[in-house]
Amino acid sequence: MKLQEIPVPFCDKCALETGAIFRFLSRDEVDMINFEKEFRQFKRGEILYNEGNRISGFYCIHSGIIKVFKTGLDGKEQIIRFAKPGDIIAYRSVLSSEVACTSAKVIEDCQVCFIPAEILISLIKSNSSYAHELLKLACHELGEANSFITDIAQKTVRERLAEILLLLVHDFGLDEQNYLQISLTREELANIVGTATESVIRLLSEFKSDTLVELNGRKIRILDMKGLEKISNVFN
Amino acid sequence: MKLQEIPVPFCDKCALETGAIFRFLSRDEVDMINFEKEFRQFKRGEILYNEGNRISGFYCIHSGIIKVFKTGLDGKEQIIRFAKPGDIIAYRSVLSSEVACTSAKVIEDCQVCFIPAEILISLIKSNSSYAHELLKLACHELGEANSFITDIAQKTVRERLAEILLLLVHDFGLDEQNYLQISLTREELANIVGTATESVIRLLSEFKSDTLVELNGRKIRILDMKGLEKISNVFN
DNA sequence: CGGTACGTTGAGTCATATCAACCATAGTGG
DNA sequence: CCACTATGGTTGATATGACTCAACGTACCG
Repeated sequence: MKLQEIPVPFCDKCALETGAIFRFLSRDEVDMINFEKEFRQFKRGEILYNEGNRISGFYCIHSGIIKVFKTGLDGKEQIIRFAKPGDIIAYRSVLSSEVACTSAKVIEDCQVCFIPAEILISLIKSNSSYAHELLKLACHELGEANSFITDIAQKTVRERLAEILLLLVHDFGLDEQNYLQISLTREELANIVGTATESVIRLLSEFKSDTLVELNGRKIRILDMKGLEKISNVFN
Repeated sequence: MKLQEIPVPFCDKCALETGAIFRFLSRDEVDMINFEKEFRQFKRGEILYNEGNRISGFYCIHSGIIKVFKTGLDGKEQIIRFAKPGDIIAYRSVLSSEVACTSAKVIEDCQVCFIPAEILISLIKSNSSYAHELLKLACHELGEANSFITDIAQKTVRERLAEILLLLVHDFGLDEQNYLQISLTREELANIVGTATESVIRLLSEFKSDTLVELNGRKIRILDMKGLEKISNVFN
């Protein structure tokens, strides 16, 4: 199937299917977004926006996976989060009137809707439930960021890698054979955990020796969730 | 002066002086808060709330300093941020309808106003400028959290310590003799940087040898900002 | 078939954590 | 008033987790 044959998704359908933040909008508001938005498609490796860019709108992910990351001094990426269908990205910059503090790059070919900043601002003004929902979203992300800070500061790389694997299971799920439904390079894994690529490789093969996972290239099969939980030290 | 002699501060005055988030409220709204809020005082070491608590309102700091932190597995604190006059804390839990993901403890004796959650929620409904302002605040904090994640993941302890010192200068300022206007234990410093107490002590005395700082117990005198900037690798 | 990106492994190094001992200070209670 | 205790600060010795560097294997791609 060619990409260009895909019809532009309707937000109301999208909102219902994904339970996204649009579910509190009125019929008219959804129609307005449908009218104003721009449908875009990106392939693996493409950039949606870069750190430092002034952003004129935000993206709602319809399909695919995007990584959101910051670039450190020596050019090393730190992955902050992933965006998947139903998620929105770049809303932080739009709302705080700051330039983008992250970059966004496609991990799996994706279809997104680009919604102009003015729409977002006007919705906040006109629909307080929607504003509240956005606040919930931002505050929830803030809580996750705080947890992550504590983890990176206090846990070992081994513990964090186990935790990240479980987090990926939670966010992207497993297929019928228990393969993780997202495939990342070793370097990308390292850039989430906050370590060197070689360390991830070594630890993964340790996990393999301990029959916690099975490795087939980028495909990771999860064999022992309990074991990983034990290593990661999460009881929540 | 005894604490109990201090009059309850008025929010309108507070808002004007500190430029806090209340500046977008109407006369009536400020009056309502003044009527509904509860004035509280705490001494160093006291706890405002603990991780896991369900919180029934948020705090606006009138004077003093509060540390907001998470507790790791072995009981080690990770300080997330400090709250000073004009700042609000615990709003995250109130807005996201989640239990507190942090604890708050007094660093310097403080006076705070406790504002019931319903007030915050109703203001969001009735005053969209205020909602927008809260969104800006949350999104801004999110950006800072992201930066911090990248720092902890990529920088050395030495770089981070220098950076934290500069951040404290920025947030709390220096007195006429260039002494940092906040005094923390070595352990607290370590719990911001995300390292061991002993490491902070050793690095601080290195900084002292390099005439970047001067140490008088908990009082830290900043002698060479440029030098610290160089070490910390921040150009922003 | 060479090139490029990714994955893997080994060896050496270093920053940082850990453990232990010790000192200073202040508050407490008998 | 003094021993007692707790808390915080400092220093040294030692251990080690994790990074770096380097070499090499593998696979895909034009």
